[in-house]
Amino acid sequence: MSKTTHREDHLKALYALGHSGASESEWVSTNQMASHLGVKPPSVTAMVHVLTELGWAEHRPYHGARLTPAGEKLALALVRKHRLWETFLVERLGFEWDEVHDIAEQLEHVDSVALVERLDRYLGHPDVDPHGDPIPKADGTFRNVEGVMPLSELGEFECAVVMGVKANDQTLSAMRDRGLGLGSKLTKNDLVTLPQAWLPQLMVKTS
Amino acid sequence: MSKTTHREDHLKALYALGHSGASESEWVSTNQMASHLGVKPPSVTAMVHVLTELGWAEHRPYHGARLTPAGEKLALALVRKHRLWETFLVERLGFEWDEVHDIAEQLEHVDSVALVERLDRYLGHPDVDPHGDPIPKADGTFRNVEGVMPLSELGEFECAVVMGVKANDQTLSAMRDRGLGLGSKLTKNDLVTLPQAWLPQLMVKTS
DNA sequence: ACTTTTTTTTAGTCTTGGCTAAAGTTGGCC
DNA sequence: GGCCAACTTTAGCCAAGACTAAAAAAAAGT
Repeated sequence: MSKTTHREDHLKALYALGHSGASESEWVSTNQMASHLGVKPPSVTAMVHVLTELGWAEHRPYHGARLTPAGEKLALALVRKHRLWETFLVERLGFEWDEVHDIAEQLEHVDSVALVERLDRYLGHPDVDPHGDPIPKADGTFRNVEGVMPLSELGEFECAVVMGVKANDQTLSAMRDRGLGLGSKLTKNDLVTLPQAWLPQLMVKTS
Repeated sequence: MSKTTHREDHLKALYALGHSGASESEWVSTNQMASHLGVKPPSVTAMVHVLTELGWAEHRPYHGARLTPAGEKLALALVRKHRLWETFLVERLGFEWDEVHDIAEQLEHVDSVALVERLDRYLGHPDVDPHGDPIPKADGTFRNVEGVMPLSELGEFECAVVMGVKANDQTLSAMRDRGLGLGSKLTKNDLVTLPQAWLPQLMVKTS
């Protein structure tokens, strides 16, 4: 991996872990980063120092790290590239949605603004990727996606449609084996028949 | 760049320089490699040793290096990826043919057999890229492209069509400014009006 | 044939990012 | 309040690939 790619991976981890629950960028611990990236904690500490030097992150020793506004902007650009490529792979090349993560992981590090913008246009400026996650616009803002929430928080409902899934490739694959995919319709009955662990992962919208 | 990317770049250089004139893989000097890759000679020597260890190249000290059959196979896979991506960038994303080299250079290092094969199918199994260079098939063979030769070797002719161009991005850009592109029609008159340096670079076919 | 020039290789250093082991902080528990 | 456990950082080392400077081999000139 290039110097740039390493930095980008750490930025993305900081973004992903810092936005899991809340809206604001939260402090992320060294251990979290390390296990997310598959490296040992000292390596993370070193890279966080580099990101701090570059003005992309701030670091409170023994407490954690978080993105600066500049770092967040870069992270959003990476998320944008990743999700656009995933969309391309599924919609145009016919991949299944559980096959594309690793490939998009590589494609997102290709450095060309023109490429991203042309790809976005080619795909018709999509708002969400094949997992239902929103695709940031070029300026880093998201288009609002109304009324989508985890199945586990839905409460009473008659019929819901799967808008997206927050799960790893293995789980995605298992879901597909059960006939579950983007656009699948669910009823109250599924709340008991589906694996309970999936309920918070399925992003749905009542219909 | 990753370890793999570095190795691939040297493989490609060995392929490109070793096949410039003749059919067989020729010995390539350390200096040639170094200037082609934008690196100093000692770095090339070191990498050639690595490629030799891997069984992808052979090295005669103070004489040069060349690909083994195994190395040639890998190099052809890279050429295939590069030219398929160039085709995608021009035909689908609407890039000009002189803008795509650097981007394809990055895309070609993405590692996924499935991706290449799906891209090939998506593009309709093209035989040549936007520069007119043949695209190797998955097994490393080329589809024959009949009757294409440099304009400088054409001799007597009435009308010729540009099938491809062997030039750097700057020259490609200059050609485009003169209205010259893939499919352009040429007459005897162009032999004197065009820059003489371009004649061996324009691959044409009489029509 | 011998010397000089060019090319190539070897030797040794730097940078980047990984690792392990040890030292330092923080925070919880008695 | 003090101690122990968990987490984080520092210190020191390794690998890969780049570089410069110096040595060795090949090529060229006289």
